Amino acid sequence: MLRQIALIDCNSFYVSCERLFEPRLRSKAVVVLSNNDGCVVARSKEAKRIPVEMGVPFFEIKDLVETGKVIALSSNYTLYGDLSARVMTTLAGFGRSQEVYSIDECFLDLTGDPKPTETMIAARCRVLRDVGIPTSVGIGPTKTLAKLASEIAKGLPAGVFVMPPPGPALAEVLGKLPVAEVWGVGPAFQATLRTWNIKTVLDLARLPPERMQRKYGVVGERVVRELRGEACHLLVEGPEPKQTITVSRSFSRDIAALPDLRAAASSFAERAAEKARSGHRAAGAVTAWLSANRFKADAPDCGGSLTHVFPVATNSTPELVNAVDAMVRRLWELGQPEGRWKKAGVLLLDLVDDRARQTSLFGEVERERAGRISTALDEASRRFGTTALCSGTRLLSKNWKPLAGRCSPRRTTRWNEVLEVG
DNA sequence: TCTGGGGTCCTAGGACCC
DNA sequence: TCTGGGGTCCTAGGACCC
Repeated sequence: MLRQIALIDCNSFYVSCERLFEPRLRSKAVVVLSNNDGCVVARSKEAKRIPVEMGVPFFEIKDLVETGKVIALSSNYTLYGDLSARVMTTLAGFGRSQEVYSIDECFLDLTGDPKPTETMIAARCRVLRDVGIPTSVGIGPTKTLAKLASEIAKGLPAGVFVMPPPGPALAEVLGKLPVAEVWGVGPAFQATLRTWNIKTVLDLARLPPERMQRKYGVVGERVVRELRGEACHLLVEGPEPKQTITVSRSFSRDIAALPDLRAAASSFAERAAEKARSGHRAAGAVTAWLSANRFKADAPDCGGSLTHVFPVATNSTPELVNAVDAMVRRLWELGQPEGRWKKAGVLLLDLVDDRARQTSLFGEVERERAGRISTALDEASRRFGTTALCSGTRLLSKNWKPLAGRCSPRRTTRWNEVLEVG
């Protein structure tokens, strides 16, 4: 049976959310800004037409805002998350299975549906009526083709586009699309394809998969195969357990004062602990990092990180906050006297299921790991008076001593040599 | 002056063991 | 002092996504 995958994409999602509560925003050029109102993260179609590009810093469009040509809004992620959940729930019943791919997109499996177009027109109408969010729907035999179809759908009155089955009709559609539209083809990929004189999606689909495999491995190969209608990416139902959890922010200005850094880092650690607990995850290690303003010519890529390994995986707020706080104080010292920080973050890694941990805590594996790690921690603190571990690989600004060696959280044997340098 | 945040997957090659 | 290869695990970093 021919696979039929639909990709439902909310149009200008953040802008559409804001428009629900502010009718004056309808038919206007509207953008939503990132944290600290730093740059543009969503644009209405009127704003795209001007054009306002995705990701441009706010100061570059300030004139447009001041002259009333564009309305700029701060973001409200709580609202967007709530509306997203309603959209996804509404759509779930229209396919035999659903993969929520991002805050504003999901895939539905329509295989076996005799009238997929009608089904999706009904789905869009329901989302618009019940939640108030406009959507576009693309349908195709693979995820990659469905995504391309949804781009075409944005320009159609019905808001639904079905990719033709492989053959001349499909070739005609793909021949009109630039290769940059393809899911998985980013800037680096595009640069190579240009040198191969690959311009349209059709050009790419006609490349021998083996050639892509040699240059880009399985990732590139899958892109080509999916364009030919061969499914390489299956639907993933239900949220997969997280591999890492990040909480990070840019500051509105550079921060040099330790109390400010500690306050920020503690709140990141608290939030990370909450995220971990809500997903039933526990961290085997936590990294804290600081970085300087990457746009300043005198301090490119300057920053550092420390990683702390827990004897037993944890998601307790005090444990995470304490570990992060100790590392931030140390990072601040390492950055003295000129350290000025624009961004900081906390990363939970080595995540495990915290319900399984409860039962395996007394199991052999966990006990062996706990014993091994605590021995190494004891040794480290005896010799160096600290248990914070250096893993910074970019402590390279002119006033900082580069850190030699690396630390891998699982490799207890190497910790000591890293600590000696740090 | 002002430039987001949160993820995933893949690979080369090092580390380690036998 | 000189000598080997296979298998597996692990990490950093690149590339991409929204």
